[in-house]
Amino acid sequence: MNIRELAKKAKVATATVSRVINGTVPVSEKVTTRVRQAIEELNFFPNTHARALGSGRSRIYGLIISDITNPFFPELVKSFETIAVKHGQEVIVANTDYQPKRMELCVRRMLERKVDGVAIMTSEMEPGLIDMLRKSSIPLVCLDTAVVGKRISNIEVDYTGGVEQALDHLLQLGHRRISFISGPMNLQSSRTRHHAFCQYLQRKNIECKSSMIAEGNHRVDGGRSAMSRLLKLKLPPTAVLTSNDLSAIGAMGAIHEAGLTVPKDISLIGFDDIELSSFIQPPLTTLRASRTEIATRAFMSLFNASEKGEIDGTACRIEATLVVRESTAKVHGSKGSK
Amino acid sequence: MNIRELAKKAKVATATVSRVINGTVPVSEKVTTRVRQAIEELNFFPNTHARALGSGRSRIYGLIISDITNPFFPELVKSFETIAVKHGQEVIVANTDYQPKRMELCVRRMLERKVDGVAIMTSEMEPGLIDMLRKSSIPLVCLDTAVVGKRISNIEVDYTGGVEQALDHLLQLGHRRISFISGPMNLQSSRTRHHAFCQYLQRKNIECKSSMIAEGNHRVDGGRSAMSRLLKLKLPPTAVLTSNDLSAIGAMGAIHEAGLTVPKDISLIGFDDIELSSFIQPPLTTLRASRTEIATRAFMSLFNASEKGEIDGTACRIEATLVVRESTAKVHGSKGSK
DNA sequence: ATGAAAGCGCTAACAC
DNA sequence: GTGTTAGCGCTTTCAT
Repeated sequence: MNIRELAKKAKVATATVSRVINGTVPVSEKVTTRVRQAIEELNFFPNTHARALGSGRSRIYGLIISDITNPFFPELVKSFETIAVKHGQEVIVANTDYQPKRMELCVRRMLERKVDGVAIMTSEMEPGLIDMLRKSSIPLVCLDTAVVGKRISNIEVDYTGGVEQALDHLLQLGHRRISFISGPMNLQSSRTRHHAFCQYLQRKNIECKSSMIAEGNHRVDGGRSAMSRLLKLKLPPTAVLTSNDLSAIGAMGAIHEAGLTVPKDISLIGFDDIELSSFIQPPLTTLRASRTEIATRAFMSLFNASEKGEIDGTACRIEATLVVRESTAKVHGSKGSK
Repeated sequence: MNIRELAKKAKVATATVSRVINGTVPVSEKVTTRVRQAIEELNFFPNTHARALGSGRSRIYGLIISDITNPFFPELVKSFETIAVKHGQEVIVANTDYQPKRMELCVRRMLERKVDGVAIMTSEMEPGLIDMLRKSSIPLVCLDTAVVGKRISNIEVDYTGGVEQALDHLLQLGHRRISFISGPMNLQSSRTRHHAFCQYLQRKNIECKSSMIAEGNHRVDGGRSAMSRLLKLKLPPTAVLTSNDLSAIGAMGAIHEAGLTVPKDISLIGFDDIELSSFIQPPLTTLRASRTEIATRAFMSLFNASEKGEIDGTACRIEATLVVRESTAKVHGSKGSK
């Protein structure tokens, strides 16, 4: 079944069928209905590969993420897909799995599929790979990592503002010995959050000892072992801020394991507000940056570039807001301290 | 950049380039290296749309799921994608979002992309839509829902065996008043689990009152409200089996809200073993069917059909195993009962 | 082993 | 408003 057979059946030229399907040029009502009817009867579906080849546009966007099993991503992917389909675009999702080999493969796949744009929603992408994409003049949008330019946009999550809210909250609760469990320090986004943490403490004249910082890996196990290390300190923290929720959940496990309680003994704040965070015991206080908004912004910047011919990339900032639940409380033992 | 320019650069015919890339026919070593070098230098990526058009095979599989934000799916998707990429195939993921409109759209997208096969990993697909796919002779594989036939395979999770293990465990712990929180009863897979539950209780000569069955929706809120209803019973259950983990987590919330404790007052068993289940307090006892295995089997049955020309579909069964954690314990108040 | 050329199913430019 | 036709970039006969 192809457009030629269909054209024959509807007694029109193939071009006319194409016009009816795409609505590019007005077609008389009589012909239109005849074509539509033929489409119905023959159960015709236009071949997107031929379409892509003929038009030079694939109507596919690539969405590169680290790992779909990281709970941060599913909602992002879903929102992106929903808005894409609404705009008649397809989405190819590619997981880098944090592996350089896979990243290269991801980029290659995008290039081969001749995607109309790529949203790089992982911070671990090699600059060299991004350059490959840019050389092909493919519109790009990055999360936190890009410098805006021709056909490249950036979405920036306001970590600094988020960290400030979190720390204000803890300071108000009387905490002064506050730890930070970071992500892998080779990631830009991890360093940003870490930096914001230290900066703000210093601004408040609170010492920010390096012993109070523990490196995690943005996963549960890393949060757990980072917290274990912090608990071994002579003067362990009374509150802990983590670089993401998964780390916080791991930290919570370590705290419980040590026979301590959240938030009675130690207050805990996460980052991301993954769905799970509201279900654990106690529900986690955390910072949220709307993933739906990130997805929408990412999509729109690609759409504007590939469909509306917008050349200049845009920068946009997504606010982070503190969601207070039950993992934070007033500092314990005010009596005990000197 | 296209194959013609490349051929000119390497001083060969386009067909030869194609041969080198695909390895379809032996090419002399001299020519091969010349072509490879040209590919390197020109940074050439074959256009998959042209490839699909020329060869009639898209090298894409469709993967239809209900909702990527349902924690059951990410691991399945990831495993499927990993094995697909390993075999040189691409994957298009489509969420039905439980909406008939979206399901139809999903199927249409698959048809338009001329996918080489579709894995339907949601039980809510309309038979009519499956027929559309079948009419196009596209290899199919379903989860629990299909009758095996030409180009259609089925993967069956052994719910019955799983439910038996779960109930044996509860019976051993002394429970006799056991409830079931089902999924939406319009789903085949929900009914299967429900049926297995009743059957097994009857076999053990334990009454299975309909008041002890509550319908959920496979999500947290449904589990919560189903449990609330069960708690209002004159004689509430001492143990509850749920149709999936999300329901169990909701149920756990309702139990805590009622001032009761899991597992002291009520034992709870889930189904799926989503990652989250091991992190909540208390860690959930649950039934696991390997999602990696499901994905691998699904992929292989499509691959065998589309690449090896296997016409007959296959049936396979995935075992469910009980993972005992801390949400189940001996029945309380053996003293209290008559 | 390699080249020449005819499609694959569509879009778009051009004619009328 | 509609038809004709030349590509789009590959794969795949068919020659040689």
